[in-house]
Amino acid sequence: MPVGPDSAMSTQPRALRPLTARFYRRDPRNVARGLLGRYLVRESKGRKLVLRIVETEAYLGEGDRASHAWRGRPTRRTATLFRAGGCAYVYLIYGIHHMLNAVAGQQGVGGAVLIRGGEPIAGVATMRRLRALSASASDSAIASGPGKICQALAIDRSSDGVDLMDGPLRICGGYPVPGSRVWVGPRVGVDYAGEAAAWPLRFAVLGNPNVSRPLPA
DNA sequence: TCGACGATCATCT
DNA sequence: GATGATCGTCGAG
Repeated sequence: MPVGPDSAMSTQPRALRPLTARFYRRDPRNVARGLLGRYLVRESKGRKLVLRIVETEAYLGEGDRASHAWRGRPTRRTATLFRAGGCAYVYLIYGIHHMLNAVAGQQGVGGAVLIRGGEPIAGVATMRRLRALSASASDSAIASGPGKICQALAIDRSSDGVDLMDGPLRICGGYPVPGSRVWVGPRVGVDYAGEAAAWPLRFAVLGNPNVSRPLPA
């Protein structure tokens, strides 16, 4: 078994190589910013589906009222959120939609990044079918929202806690987005969160049609 | 054990 | 712009 720089993994193109623990175990703000342009890869039933991440939100953990971890202690639902960065945190909202997060930061912190928007790269026909889209719907309707992403990639709570660095659901290098193309502003749907609602923790690729909601001026 | 509510979306008007 | 769908989770009692 080869090790080091010549290992089998490194023979893949960088864009298709999974991001490593070093990437995830940083401040969730840096992880959220750094995930833009990366490839979210889903392998299921022999299908390979790929989305390019174009919108994210950071959730900081304890003290961030919008975070499921704001109280600082894990519950049955949020246990995976307190693990070390690099695994998926998936939960159900409104009884209907699943949300996909990448756990970020060190173990016990409760940091995470919500994946909010994706640009279809591969497996488009399968994703359209999973989304039950009509033929007239544009490709930007496939994954322009966190609930849509999970539907398009067949992600549910059974993916909660899975390793994003190795396995059928992973995030790969892709092509990072330069700072001049990144929009930063307040998060969506967290008006209840007090002062945290205004924190600039939403990141998006400027001008990309796969963003979940228009970017405020 | 109960009640309130939500990191959304599609479908109306 | 407004509304209904739909249910797991969590804190209060």
